[in-house]
Amino acid sequence: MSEVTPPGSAMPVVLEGFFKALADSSRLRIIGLLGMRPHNVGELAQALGLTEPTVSHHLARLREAWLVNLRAEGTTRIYSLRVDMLETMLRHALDFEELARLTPTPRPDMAWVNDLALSEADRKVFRDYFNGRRLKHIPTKQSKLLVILRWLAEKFAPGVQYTEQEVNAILKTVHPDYARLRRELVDFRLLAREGGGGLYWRVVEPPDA
Amino acid sequence: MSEVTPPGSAMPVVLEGFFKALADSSRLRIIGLLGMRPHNVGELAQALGLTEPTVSHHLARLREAWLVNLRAEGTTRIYSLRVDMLETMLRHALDFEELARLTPTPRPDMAWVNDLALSEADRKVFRDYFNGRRLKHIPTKQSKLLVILRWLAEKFAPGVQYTEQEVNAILKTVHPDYARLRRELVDFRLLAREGGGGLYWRVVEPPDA
DNA sequence: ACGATAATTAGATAAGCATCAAATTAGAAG
DNA sequence: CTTCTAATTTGATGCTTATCTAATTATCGT
Repeated sequence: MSEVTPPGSAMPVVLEGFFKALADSSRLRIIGLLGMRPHNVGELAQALGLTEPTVSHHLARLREAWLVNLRAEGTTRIYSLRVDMLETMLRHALDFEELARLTPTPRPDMAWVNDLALSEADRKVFRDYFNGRRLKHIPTKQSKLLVILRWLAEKFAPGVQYTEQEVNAILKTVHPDYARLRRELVDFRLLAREGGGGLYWRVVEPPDA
Repeated sequence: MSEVTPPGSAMPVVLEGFFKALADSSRLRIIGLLGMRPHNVGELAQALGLTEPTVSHHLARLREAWLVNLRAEGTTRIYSLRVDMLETMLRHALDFEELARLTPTPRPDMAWVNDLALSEADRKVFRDYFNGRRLKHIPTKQSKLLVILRWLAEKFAPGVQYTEQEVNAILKTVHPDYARLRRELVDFRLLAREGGGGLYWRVVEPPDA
C-alpha cells in the first residue's frame, strides 16, 4: 500500500505549489470532475476538450501538489481527488503568520552561485549584482567589484595567452561593457597584458604579498 | 465612500483569477503581512526585499482579485486585506459542481475570429485549426479547408497582380507550407494564375454558379 | 512656484508554462 | 511474438508574467 504521506519538505514550500497547481482553469475543472467521481485520463480529455498529453501533464502537476491519487487498473490509470489535502491546504491560506514567513522562491537561474567556493557574504554580492549569468551593473564599491573580478579571472586558463578579441568575447557573456571589465582586470593585476601585441594572460599568483 | 462590491462578472471567472493571484510567493507573503495589519507600499517593499514598483505590481494584481482594499492618506497608500473575500473564495474551491462547470479561459489570441463575418460553425473551424494567427494543420476535410481558403483569398486585393514570391510571403504568415496553400487556392479557383509568367490574382466572383 | 517624497506606469528581459504533435512505453489480448 | 490501446514523455512554440530600471504622476511642505 504505497499511500501518500506529506512530503518531507516544509509546508511553506508546498503552499505556493498548491496555489500554483490550482491557478489554471483546466486544472480547476479537473478538480471539479474528480471531486464528483474518479476518472481516467481519456474521460477527462473528452470532458475537457483537451488532448490526452495535455491532461496527463495537468494530472502530473496536481500529483506533485499531492492533490490527486493514482490507481492503475490494467493499462488505464484512474485518478481521484484528495479532498482531505485540498481542505487542509485551504485552511493554511488563512494562517497569516505562516504566509508572512514564506521564503521567496529561490531563483533557479541563480543556483550556480551556490557552487562557488566563496564566503556567504561574497555569494550575496553575486546574488545582488547578477541576473542569471548576466551582470546587472558593475559595482562601484571596490571590495564588491573585486569579488566579481576574481571570479571572472578564473574564466581564463592559467598559462594560456588570449588575443584581445578572445578576452572580449569571454567578458561579453557577462556584461556588454567588456572594455571596462578588461581594464579593471588589468588594473587589479588579475590579467596581464603584453606591451605591444595585445595578448593577455591570467596572473596566477595574485601579487598581494 | 467608494467601497468594494463584488464585480459584475460571473463568479467562475473570478475563481481562476483568485488562485492566480495567490500563485506567487511574493503575493502570498503580502497577504500574510496585510493579514496582520495594513501596510503601505514602502513598508511592504522593505519587508519583502523587493523594489517598490514590483510591490506595486503585485498589489495591483491582488486588487484585481478583490483581495485588498486601498486607502489613500496624503501621498502614501495604505493597503489592507479583505479577509471576507479571501474566506469566500476559499469556500468556493470546494464546490466541485461549480469547478466542473468552469469555462476554459477564452484565448485572447483567438479573439479576431469573432470579427469574421461567418457562421458560428465556420468560426469553430478557425478555433479548431488555428493557434493565434498561425494555422496548426491544413484540414483534410474539403469543407473545412474551403472555409479557411476563402478567408485566405480575402487577403489578396481584387484587381491586383501578385508575383509568386508575394503570394508566398502572404501565405507564409499563416502556415509554413505555403506551396500547398497556394496550390489549393488555385485548385479551388479562388486564385488565378497567368499561364507562363507566374503572376497571380484573386478571382472575385467565385465560379460556383 | 519648487523641491522632496510616495507611488505608479512604461519598457525590457528572462523564466515559466499550457498546449499540441510525434515518439515512446507498457499492459492486454489474441 | 505481435498488435492494439492507454498513457506518458519529448520537443517545440507562443503567451504570460515577475522583476528590474527609468520615467512619470501626485501630494505635501516651504
